[in-house]
Amino acid sequence: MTKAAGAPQLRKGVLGPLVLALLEERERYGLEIVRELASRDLVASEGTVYPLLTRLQDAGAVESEWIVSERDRPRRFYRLTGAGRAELAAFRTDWPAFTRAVESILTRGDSPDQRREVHP
Amino acid sequence: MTKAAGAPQLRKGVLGPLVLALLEERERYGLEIVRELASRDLVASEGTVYPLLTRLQDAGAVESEWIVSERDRPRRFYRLTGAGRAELAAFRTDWPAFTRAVESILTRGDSPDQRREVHP
DNA sequence: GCGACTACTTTGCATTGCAAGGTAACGTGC
DNA sequence: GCACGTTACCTTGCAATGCAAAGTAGTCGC
Repeated sequence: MTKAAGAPQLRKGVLGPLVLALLEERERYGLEIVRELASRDLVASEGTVYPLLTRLQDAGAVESEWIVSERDRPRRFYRLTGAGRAELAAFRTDWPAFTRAVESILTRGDSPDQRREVHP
Repeated sequence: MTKAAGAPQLRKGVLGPLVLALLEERERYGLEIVRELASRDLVASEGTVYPLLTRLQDAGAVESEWIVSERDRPRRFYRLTGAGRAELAAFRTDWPAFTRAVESILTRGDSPDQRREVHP
């Protein structure tokens, strides 16, 4: 299956909420988020995620804190705020309607022998 | 927060393929495509679609032709090319993997207390 | 010290979506 | 004819997003 080059800019506008979803689980630092997304072919570089985190913080959706431990090197950890949770909830609400709308258009003149869907 | 009503910028990067899918069915003209997308809350204005059609044509995914009939006023109709079909096929291939990846992240710490079943 | 690795940051660019405004052709009513 | 509304197309200018690339530090192993 086509990898990174495969999905053009599908990602656009989705990354923000995805980062929020990752932070819902627990606090994370920048590179950790990059790796998490990259492992799912959803993002390519740090140049995307770090500015995004800054924007999310400016928007009040996340807050951050430098954490210096003795085991690891200093890292800036991001945590979801109440506003961030609300935004994530809104996205979870909108997402199904969006994919349904896309698929309603996508599966029209769809190839004849592509019917692999479940039928009772 | 700032992301107000409807689907924020989920649309980004998806509109191109959707237009191709609409043209797969039959030839269409600009405003017709705008209305088709708007009826599904997928786009707001002509300022999005007309430049997009121009880009698709420059990319060789569609071709266009002025059609002047006696019933209607002159319209520029767009038609899918071979390259456009290929691009659409690639999108149909990538789309499920994309939504799966998104949902794998979205449904993790998902609904923490979302009992659909009322218990006494 | 030197290199490799981690982690964060910044710059600059291309693409995308959109509102707003503009042009032109056609039909209806006066 | 002429004004007006409608349809259809096009263009300009801007903001947001994604990303490569390059830069800054701190840490570890040698």
